[in-house]
Amino acid sequence: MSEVVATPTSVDGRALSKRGLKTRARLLEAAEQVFAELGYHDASIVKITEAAGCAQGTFYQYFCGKKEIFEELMRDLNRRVRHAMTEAAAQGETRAAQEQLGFQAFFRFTAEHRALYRIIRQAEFVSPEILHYHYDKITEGYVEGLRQAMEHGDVAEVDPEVLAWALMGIGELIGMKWILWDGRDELPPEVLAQVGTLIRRLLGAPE
Amino acid sequence: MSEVVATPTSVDGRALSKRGLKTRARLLEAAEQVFAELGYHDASIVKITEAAGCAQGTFYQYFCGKKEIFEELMRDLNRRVRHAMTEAAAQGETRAAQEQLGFQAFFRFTAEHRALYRIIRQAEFVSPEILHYHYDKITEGYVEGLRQAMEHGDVAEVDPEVLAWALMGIGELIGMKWILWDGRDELPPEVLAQVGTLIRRLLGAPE
Amino acid sequence: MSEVVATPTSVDGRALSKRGLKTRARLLEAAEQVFAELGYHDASIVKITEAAGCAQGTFYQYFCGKKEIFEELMRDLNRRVRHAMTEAAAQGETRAAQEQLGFQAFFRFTAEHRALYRIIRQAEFVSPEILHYHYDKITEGYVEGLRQAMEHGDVAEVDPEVLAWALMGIGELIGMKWILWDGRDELPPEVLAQVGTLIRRLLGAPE
Amino acid sequence: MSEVVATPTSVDGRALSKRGLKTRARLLEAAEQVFAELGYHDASIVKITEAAGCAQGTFYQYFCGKKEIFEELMRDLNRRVRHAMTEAAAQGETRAAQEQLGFQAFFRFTAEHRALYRIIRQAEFVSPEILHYHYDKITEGYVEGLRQAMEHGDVAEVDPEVLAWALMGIGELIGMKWILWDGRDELPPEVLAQVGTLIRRLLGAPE
DNA sequence: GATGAATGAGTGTTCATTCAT
DNA sequence: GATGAATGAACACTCATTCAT
Repeated sequence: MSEVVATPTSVDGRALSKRGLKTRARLLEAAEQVFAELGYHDASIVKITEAAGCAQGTFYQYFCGKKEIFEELMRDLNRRVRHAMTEAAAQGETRAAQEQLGFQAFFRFTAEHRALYRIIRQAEFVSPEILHYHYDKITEGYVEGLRQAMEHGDVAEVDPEVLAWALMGIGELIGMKWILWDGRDELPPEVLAQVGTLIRRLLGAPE
Repeated sequence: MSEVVATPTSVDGRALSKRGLKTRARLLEAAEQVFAELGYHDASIVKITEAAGCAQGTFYQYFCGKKEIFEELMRDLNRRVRHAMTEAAAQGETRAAQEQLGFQAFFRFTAEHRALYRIIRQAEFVSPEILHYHYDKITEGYVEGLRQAMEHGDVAEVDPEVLAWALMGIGELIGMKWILWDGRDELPPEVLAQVGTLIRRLLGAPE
Repeated sequence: MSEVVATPTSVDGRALSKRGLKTRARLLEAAEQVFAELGYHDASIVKITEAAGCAQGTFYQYFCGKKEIFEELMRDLNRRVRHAMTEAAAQGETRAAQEQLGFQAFFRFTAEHRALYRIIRQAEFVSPEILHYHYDKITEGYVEGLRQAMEHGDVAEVDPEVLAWALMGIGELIGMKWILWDGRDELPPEVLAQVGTLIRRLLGAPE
Repeated sequence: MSEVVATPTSVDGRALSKRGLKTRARLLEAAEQVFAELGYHDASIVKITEAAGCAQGTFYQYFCGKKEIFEELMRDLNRRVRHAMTEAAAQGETRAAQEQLGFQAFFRFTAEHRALYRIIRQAEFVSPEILHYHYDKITEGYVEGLRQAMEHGDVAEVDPEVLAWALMGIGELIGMKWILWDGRDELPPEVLAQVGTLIRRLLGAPE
């Protein structure tokens, strides 16, 4: 689960021992679970530390507070979802194929890390900065790829930023409905196929 | 602001006097403001009643609790946003034009009622039922229109439900970025034009 | 005990009902007891509310927090000790006699309101403002009286401010040793007599 | 700063190495600074150990707890202030002159070791024993000197104990106002002169 | 119909202290 | 001798809700 986590090695400038590193990681994992299950506000520090198997005080050795672990977790999940998407997209040949694979990876990640999904929608009032960071980071990756594809004629001309946000919106709501609400691990094949069609249309690629 | 609110005339079976009706409406309006500004969790009953100019106890004469006024407000806003969209769409001639006008109406409503936007994203852990209700109600309207348009050949074949959710996703994220985050009252014209292009592509209509 | 308390009639601008007024007074009295017994830091809100016979939440209806009730209490005690001192001093004929009576009143107040004594010594790090306020207010009263007495030749010339602080210092430590530490209700007569001698000497009055 | 510190050479029966001795001394010095700046309650062990440049655990190798280092520090400062006062007083010829010099030394010490001042006023609820110890030790020294002076006719008859406490009270409040509150290093000369006058009056010496 | 005082469970957070390394 | 991770009881404070008036 935490393969791609970039583990920091210090807190407040103090170096972290191996044991400390492990505890911190346990807290972060616990936070993911608890936030995903209960949302930001109902996730209390007690619940997180209980899930992590440590005392409340321990939490504050590694994080300044609830908001901080939330942001840390968001940054972590963001890094990982982008990693998963680029890895997957790299396998595609045409731009549309890449987009498709990226989407699939996104949906898979969504299924595995419901926290990302459920939490990001709460971030507005918790940490607007992290909310912006998340969406900006994801579109950023898109935009460059789309721009190049347009230059090569693989994607029909349109403002790449608007297109990127549109794609993300599609991914978000489709994922919400057919993965989260239905409690599935992946998109039903027929839905995936339809989404593929829509993406090809958006990119102006032949169906 | 509350033109389309369906005002109930009784609470717990008790009929409401004119004065009571007014108090209830004031509370609902206050709730919209306070929820929009602070989000669900930081909006306290005290703040709502203060904004409504009444005592805390009064609140419980009209609503069972915080969750209830939230749901009531959501239902209200949902009703109004759909009304605004269908009204606007009715002016269009082709399906794509209608879609466009519907979108514009949606964006306008978003700008005027930020509460809808900011709150809906919090609803996941407050009232999943109302969250589903909101999105389902909106897509419902879409789906039927899209199905008919496809039969008439105005819209290229694709599962109308998937298409409806995709459209909604686009609207949500584009609105979030260019209306809410930028604090504008409407989409910048060039963005609106680009969105138009994308919608036409999705519907398989000529650009 | 609370004869001289100036009871405010509003909190945060809201008027206080009779019941509220009573609760607030109960809290203030409880705070005096608890602060006196345990000191500022070991006096918790729970302990104060328990002593006052109300719930924790009730406390915050009347005071913004622990520091605020502390300051309120200090101001209250300050007002009362000054009142007691001037009342008593008014009975004296010569300035030295007045000083003597004022001191006696001070010692009596100390015995009855150990809180004043024990708390003021903690105020340094809790609320420097109130610490200054307390000592300044008391010396203020002294200074004017001393200045006039000097003009009339009742008190030997010396900077009245320095003299006032010196008198207060004497009162504070003598009270601490022979009232608080000994757990008495008044100064032992022989000590009182000696203090009288010292004060007469300080004022330059005949022994 | 720590010239006069009587350094114990063992803890819990264990002998202390040179390194250990140094660590202990560093902790004591750090405690003085931190207590002076923040007061007893806001001074945390972490802050003390950070200031001393060692780990939290190290603290407990030398002191049983927070209260113990506080008492140790108080005893230390008490020893040093008395030493400073007797040294200074020894230079005076008449009793009044000695008293004056003692006072000056006291004020100087106060300015240099604000900790003593600020802490002693907190000791009531931290360690009453040490509070008594401090004042008792200081008066003890006074009383004997005053008694002898009275026998020689240098000081007018009065209970020496009451006089001693009165002198201490004067020193405490005058020092608080004109040294601590004003942030000065010594008493303003005119105040010092006035205090001299008052002391001479108290002792019954010619002005 | 309206009030607002009272409630108490719950929150995030702190910190003196312990102990395995 | 020194470390610093872990602890957990305690704290000040918040807020949705109740109910007597």
